[in-house]
Order: sequence, then structure tokens, then C-alpha cells
Amino acid sequence: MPGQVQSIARAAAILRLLASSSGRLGIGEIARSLDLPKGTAHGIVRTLQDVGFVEQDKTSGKYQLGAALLHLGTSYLDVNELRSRSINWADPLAARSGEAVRIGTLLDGKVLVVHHVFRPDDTLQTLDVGSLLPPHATALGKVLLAYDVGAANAVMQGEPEPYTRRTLVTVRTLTRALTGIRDNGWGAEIEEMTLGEAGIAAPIRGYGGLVVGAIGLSGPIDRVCDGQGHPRPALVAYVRDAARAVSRDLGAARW
Amino acid sequence: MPGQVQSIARAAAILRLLASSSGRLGIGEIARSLDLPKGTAHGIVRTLQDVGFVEQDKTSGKYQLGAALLHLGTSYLDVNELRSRSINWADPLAARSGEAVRIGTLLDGKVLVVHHVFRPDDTLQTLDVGSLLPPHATALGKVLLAYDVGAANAVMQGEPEPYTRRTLVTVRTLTRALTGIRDNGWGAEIEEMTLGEAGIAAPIRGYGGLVVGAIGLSGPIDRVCDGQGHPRPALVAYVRDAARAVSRDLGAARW
DNA sequence: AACCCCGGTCGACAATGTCGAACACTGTTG
DNA sequence: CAACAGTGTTCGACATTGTCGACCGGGGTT
Repeated sequence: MPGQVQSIARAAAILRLLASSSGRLGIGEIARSLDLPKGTAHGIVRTLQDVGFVEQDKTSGKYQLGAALLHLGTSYLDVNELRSRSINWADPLAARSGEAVRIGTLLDGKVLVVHHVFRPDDTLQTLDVGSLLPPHATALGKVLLAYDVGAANAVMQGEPEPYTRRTLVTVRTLTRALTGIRDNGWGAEIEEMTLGEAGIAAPIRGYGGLVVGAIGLSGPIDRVCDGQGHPRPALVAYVRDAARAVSRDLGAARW
Repeated sequence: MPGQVQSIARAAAILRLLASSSGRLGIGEIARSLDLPKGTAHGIVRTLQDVGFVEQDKTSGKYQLGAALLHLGTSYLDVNELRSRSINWADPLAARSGEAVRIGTLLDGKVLVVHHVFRPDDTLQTLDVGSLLPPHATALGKVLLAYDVGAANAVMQGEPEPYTRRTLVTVRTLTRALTGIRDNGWGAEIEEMTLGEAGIAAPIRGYGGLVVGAIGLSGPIDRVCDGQGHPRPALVAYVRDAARAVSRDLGAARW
């Protein structure tokens, strides 16, 4: 594969940097973080500003992400086939299960939420479409990792952050969990991200049977799990049905 | 102002092109649309693909926007001060008025929705954060135009699209409407975008008194307007109060 | 099998972006 | 109050870099 266009790669790095370090950054900080000459960084940032990808706070002179990115991001949602196909099935799943439903895909080793249906009863929830979830501590994430060995290895190389006492952080436990998911065709997460919360997810397959995303629900542990602390079979069936339906819509041969 | 970085400006143009022509585009179409050599376009697109800003459909070989943009877009929302400051006031406004509330800002002559609160009663609404609304046919848009002569002129240069019979499309009517908004400090829209729908909006001022956005509500005409076909004074007061509150939060001196 | 479209590649050329020093400005510090 | 340490910004020379158009290789269609 031939080389990249240097300036564009650098511009993308600046945008990612601005996104990660939420808040405003000065040109000096940008240049230092990416090891670029100040003048070079300034030229790139100025261009990004002209096209609306970054904005400058007049008083402090610092830079932040621009409004044009918001529109591009939502335009992506309009095009994304995984999202558009799954919307029809996410609502029924939320209604049947009574829990919040999310659909995610892997982006750069993390889980990108492309669709989110609120829990039917409760309205005070924050929409987290577009946010990134940790792959090792969510049902969606573990399902996605189970079918992407590259990403799974990358996660295990890095040190998975322990959110709770039950978060899987060792290579052994994670590997076993992923194997279990592959065997069963679905996965769960019980208080591995947040105490009192649990989730169930299943893989969505696209054309050719490749796993392109995951759909899952999450909610209070006493509603998602039965007395023995296992995910309720009925909910698991709902999730798997929804995943199969979306996969069929996406053209996965015999799921 | 010194020149732009050519390749970055071109890359941005490609992204905008992909966003506007919703759907997938081939490398040839991209090159033709932007009048670039095929090889050049391919190099840029390949780099954009490497950084996750565009994705390629394996089967057709065509390109579309990538997932990384979604995350960048929502990261923008986290940073955007207009949004974060207005969230606290948008919910009460929706509750008091009983209507859907939106907050917008000007992007490239159109209204970019940065926040959206659903109408309290109804749940079947589509979230349109990140979408672009026509400036001349919405209350938010006309308010924003009233305080941005440049954008207003640009809109009047182009031919404003008539959505309904009541849409303002001539320079004379539009100018008069904007003048009225400046005099009153608020604006309305009655069936200019959709039949049976109306809206009320007021400007949000940032540091220094500059108008940086607008907040408004919209709903069925018989709820938003009184018997004479004028916006209900109580609702207007609610909207203006909310706009003032947000402006104060943003540091606008004595609004 | 000839054709025409597609996306992708390659290499020569020079236009392009990069780079570091210098600038103007602000707020702080001695 | 002046020197300083920051900031964002500009400039011009250099050569790295990206551009360009011809050339591949493959699918369809004619």
C-alpha cells in the first residue's frame, strides 16, 4: 500500500487530539503533543479552521473542534447501513425487553455506539450515540472482540482498566469469556462496568457472515438476571432474535 | 491570511461531498465532481480511509463517510459551550411550554441543530441534532440571520426554496422580517416550513453581546399561536427568558 | 473477444507544504 | 517599569511532498 498524504494524516491526528483532550488546546500544545514545528501545526490548524473543522476561541486564542464535524458525523449515521437496518429491530427489542438497547461497532479497538433506544419507562437518560465504550467491560464490546482476534489481542496487550471488582482484566479470563461467546453465539456482562448494571449482546453479521456489529440491552441487574445471577433466558432469546433479524436484513447468508 | 494547505482543503471538500450526496460514491465520481485527477483523489481518499474518516464498501468499491467522524462529531458536542450551557435551560423551556425545543447556530449559512429536547408528551420524534435546517423558513434561522448580515445576504442571493405558500422567498419580505426580529428581539415562523407547524425563537448572545446561537420551540400551529394567528405571548416570554438565561450563562454582559 | 467502465498503481516532475527563525502581542515577574 | 516568558502568527528558502497522467488488472456489457 503506497504512502499516506502526510498533511492529511497530520490533520486527522490534530482532530483526534482535540477530541480526546476534551477542551481547548493552544497551538503550542498541539505542536508539542504531535512533535510538529509550531509553524507547521499552525498552517494545518488554520486550514482546518477555514473548512470549519476547528474553531478558535477569540479571547484565549485556543482551538477546539468545529461545528462542521457535527454535521459530518450525523451524515455518517444516515449512510451507515448497520444503523439504518437495525433501527427497525431495536425499537421492538426495547419494547419487548423493557430495557435500553444499543447497537455498536468496533472503531479503533473501542465500541462505537451507532444507535441507542432509551429504556421505555425512564426518560432521564443521556443519548450516547457517538460515544466510545470500553470493549472489555461491556457486553457489546466482548461480543465484538470475540469475532475480531486482532482487536482482542490489542485489548489484551494494553492494560484493560478495572471499572469494578468484576471487570475482566487478565488475559486468561478475557480469553475464556470470548471463547464462551463464540461457543454460545451471545455474551453478557454483569457488573463489570457499573455496579448494579448488566447487559446482554449478540453479534450482527453482514454480507458473507462477517461480524460487523453487535446489538444488546442493558439495565439493572435484578431485571436483566434471574435468581441465580444468570442472564434471563427470555431476554437472551430476544437479543439473539433481534441480532439475527438485523443480520438477515444486512444480507448475511443464512445468518 | 496566508494560503491554505491544499491537500487538507481538498480532503475536506471530499468529506463534504460524501456527506451531501448521501450514499456511496466511486473514486471516479469524486474526482469528476471536484475536478481532480483520479490519482490525486485516490491518494487523498486512501489516507482518509486509513484514519477512519471514510470507509469503502468492499463489494462495490465505493466510498462513504467513516465511523471516526461520528465520534469526532459528538466530541464537538461535548466541547461546545453553547450546547452545554443551554441544556439546563432547554429542558425547563420544553416542560413549561409543552413543545419541542431546539438550539441552533449558523454553519455555512444554514442552521445547525446542536441540541434538541423532544416535546414532553410525544415520544415518536426523530432526534435531529447535527442536521441542517433551512435558515429562511425556520424561526431559529431567521433569528440567526437577523444578527448576521453576511449570512442574510448570502441567503437572499441564492434562491430560497419555497416549502409552503407562506415561506418567505423574496428579498423584500425577508428583509422586513429580519428587521422586525431585530426590533422585537425575537422571531416566529408560521407554516413557512411545514403546514400546520409554527415556531418561536430568540437570540442567544455570547461574550461581548455577539449573537452566537438561537433557542426556540416549535409545534402545532393551534398550540403555538392564539386565535388571531399570532404567537402566544406567554410562549414568547418563555423563549425570551430562556434565551436570556443562556446568554447570561455564556457571559454576555447584561445580555 | 473486443470494448468500456471501474478502482488501483507507479514514477517523474515541480508545485507544494514544511520548517525554524523572527514578529507582535499579552500577562507576568523580577 | 522593564525584562521576560508565554502566546498565536507570519515569512521565505528549501526540498520534501503531493500531485499528475499514463498505465495496470479486473468485471461487466456489448
